[in-house]
Amino acid sequence: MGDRCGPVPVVDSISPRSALDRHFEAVRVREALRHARIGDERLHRERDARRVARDLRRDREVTVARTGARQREVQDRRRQRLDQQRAPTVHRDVALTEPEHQHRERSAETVVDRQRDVAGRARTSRQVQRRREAARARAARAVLIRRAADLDADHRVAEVRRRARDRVAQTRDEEHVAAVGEVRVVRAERVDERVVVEQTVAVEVHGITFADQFERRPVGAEVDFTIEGSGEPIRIFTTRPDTLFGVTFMSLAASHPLIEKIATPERKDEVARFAAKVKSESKGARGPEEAEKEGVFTGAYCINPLTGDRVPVYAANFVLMEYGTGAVMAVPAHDQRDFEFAQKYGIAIKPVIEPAKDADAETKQRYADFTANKAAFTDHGVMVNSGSFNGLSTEAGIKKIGETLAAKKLGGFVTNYRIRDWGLSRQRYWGCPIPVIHCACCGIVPVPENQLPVTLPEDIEFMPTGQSPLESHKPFTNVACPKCKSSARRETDTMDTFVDSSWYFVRYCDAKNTKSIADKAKVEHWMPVDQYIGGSEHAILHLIYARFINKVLRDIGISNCDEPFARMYTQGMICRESIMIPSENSRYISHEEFAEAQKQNKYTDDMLVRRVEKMSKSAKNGVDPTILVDKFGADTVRGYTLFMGPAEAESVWDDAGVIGVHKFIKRWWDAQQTWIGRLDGAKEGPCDGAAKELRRLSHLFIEKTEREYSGGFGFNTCIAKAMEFVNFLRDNAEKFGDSHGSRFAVKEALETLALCMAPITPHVSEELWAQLGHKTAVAQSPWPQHKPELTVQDEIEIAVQVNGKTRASMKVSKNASQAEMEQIAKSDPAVARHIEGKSVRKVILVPGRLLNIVVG
RNA sequence: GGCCCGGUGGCGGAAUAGGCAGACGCUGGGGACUUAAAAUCCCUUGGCCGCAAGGUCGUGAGGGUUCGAUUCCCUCCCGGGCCA
Repeated sequence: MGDRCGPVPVVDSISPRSALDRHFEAVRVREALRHARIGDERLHRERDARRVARDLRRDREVTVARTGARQREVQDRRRQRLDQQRAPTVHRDVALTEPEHQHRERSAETVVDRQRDVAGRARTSRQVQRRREAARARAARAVLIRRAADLDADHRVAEVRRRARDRVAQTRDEEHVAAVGEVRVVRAERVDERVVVEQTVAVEVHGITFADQFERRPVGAEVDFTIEGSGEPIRIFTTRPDTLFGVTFMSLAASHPLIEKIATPERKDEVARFAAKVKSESKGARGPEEAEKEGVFTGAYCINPLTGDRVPVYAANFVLMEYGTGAVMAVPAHDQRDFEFAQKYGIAIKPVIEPAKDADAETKQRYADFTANKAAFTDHGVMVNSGSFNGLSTEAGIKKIGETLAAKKLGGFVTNYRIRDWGLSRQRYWGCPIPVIHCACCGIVPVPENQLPVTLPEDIEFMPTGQSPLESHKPFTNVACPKCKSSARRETDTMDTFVDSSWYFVRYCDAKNTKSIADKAKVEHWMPVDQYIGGSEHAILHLIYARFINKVLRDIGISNCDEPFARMYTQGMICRESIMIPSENSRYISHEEFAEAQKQNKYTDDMLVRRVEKMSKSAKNGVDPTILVDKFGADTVRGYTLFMGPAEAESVWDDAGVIGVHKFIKRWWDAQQTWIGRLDGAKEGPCDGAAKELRRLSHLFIEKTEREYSGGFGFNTCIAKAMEFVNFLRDNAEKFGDSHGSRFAVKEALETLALCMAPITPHVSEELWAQLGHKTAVAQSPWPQHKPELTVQDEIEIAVQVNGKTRASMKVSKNASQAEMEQIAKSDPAVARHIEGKSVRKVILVPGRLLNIVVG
């Protein structure tokens, strides 16, 4: 859609860097979003990726042999750590574990992708849990408080209240739940590019917030140091402002632009050499964490704004320009990295934190280690050597110092947001053109606003050149430079489709608008989107981008909301066994290929590695939906994917399991066929026995599906209920009778199934619905009305327990008194046997459920 | 190291205001129909004892609260995550 939808409002935030790999530039993004500092998660990712890549190379024994005892020692340590990480996993987790052989086949970047997946899954399950817990706790608290009022014994009241408190304390998301409030349920359809809201109902709120996706790290302060002499400010970020008095040096990233400026003449060469060295090393596999901490003194000093202390400025290899501000205040006494660095270069170590008086033995031991010069003391404690802040606890000190800095305008508390790095460009035709022009004289020039949008040419030839087809389209690529008018070349890379999908929901609010992206009033009306659904990859990538771009849109006055999506749901991934052959260059083999090979018994089990992992092309463990659709029909396949397990959990594909859903659909179909032609003239009227029960099931089913479709997401149990429903319909066909009322009950049941199952089995539903004589499609029919009065039973089954153990069950009228029920229960031989010769101490009745006779 | 989450049959999974654990489906076993196969249908399928009726154990382990615990509390084991 991108090329037809008007200018993309990100020109300011995107700055092309190279033909292959353009990223959001962290700095400019920060400019665009002054209110919310965008940090960078890349550090973690790169470090992890490098570590994995390095470990792999070592496994392959292609690492250049290291010499020297120290290096061997380091290597051994790493190996031990790696072995620990590879501790055996149970099969359920196999999919989450990066298999060794795959390590070898994958680039570091792919490994990062997998790590993202794992993180995504974890988040998903965490959210599901939180959501469940939150809803539960809320309900529980209300009920418990109500119950407490009914209990007379004081100690009972106290106990119940304590339990209620416990529950609430466990559920920290309580506030989130309250904050989300009422949620609209919509059936959104893409009709003429408008989002149509069909119904609005209040549903139980499941507290979902986006805090997990868009991580905030609010604990921290920024402090401005200044370079002595030039007065150049260096801004640093720290999570431990309480250690500000312990700063004895400053570390800058080797690639920090200031380094060159501030280095004293006699040290310039050394600093430049060091910067070059760090640069070449970071291109290799050595990560900052693993590398020996190294640095050089720049000759310059900077001033601690709070103490006025003069501290030396170092260039160091463990500080990354891409992370934070590229500068770190070094507190060797209380940071392990700084400690090692200070020891190596003989820099002063100034303790400013001591253990609190009531600190535990372990903390005191760690402090003893520190005083013995073995390690930094990183625990929280009490501030010392810190002027007027002496005696404050770490927590209080962090607050006080932050406030002091803010008051003196030397820094203050900050909230850092982190956004994932985004490789934006693609060498493909299908995507929004990147609106820039490359000019030999002027460099990269943005396409002027009045020439936007840049549209893709349609007379394009797709040839297997390995290049974007835009490259060979002369009218598109050959343009005049907007600045100097000399001949220039238009950018041929297009944007990642995530760009389009990061704001189309805003455009949908007002798709025909030719003046702007969307009219503010219409955006007000529709946004935010009520329900976001996506896989865990989407949750991690697209969601962050979309939310980020929404913030940009908000800042430029187009979007009205801080968060574009009110609720989110992540469906789980589908996994399946993969088969890999280590002896054949660790190649994967598809199940079909494998079956073929086994006709000649080519492989024995010990030649294969089988593993359950995410379905993917590379692992050749996918299932071809077209084959399954041909064999079973689309509804079966769709139904099975929903039946496998909770939709938000990842599930393992089981070929045999598909048949279950297929059989259900057939049974349903067959059940209806026996009634077609016999339902004419059916009218709502009295019915009893099986027919009455059938009506009860119909209305329970409406209620169940309505609840799950409106936010419960329990599609698997919907299908289970439908199966029970159909089984009942089939097994009792003879018992329904032939009255108008009975036949109405059957008709109602069949209609209910067709209507309520339509979201899961749309094709079969439409067909069966039409068979029942309906002229309008299911999709255009209203949702059935659930009648609670039909779901009550006259006779209910009550379990009879003796001392908490179920001994019998009895059918009683719903109006039966406790005395009546006791009477019936005690006459049951199984119950009588257990109470014989004993005295009944009390009888507990749980209405509608059970009767417990306590004897002793 | 600190914090958070999870652990239910052969399998996927149901069930929590504390109230009949194992819904529904798959697999396995037995049977019907069929020349045979497919398809379909019926019975059975947590462990142990028992011919049966029935009994007994059982939701990672142990303890607690309770008439009653898969559910709540404590300790531990295992797995996962986050933070440092």
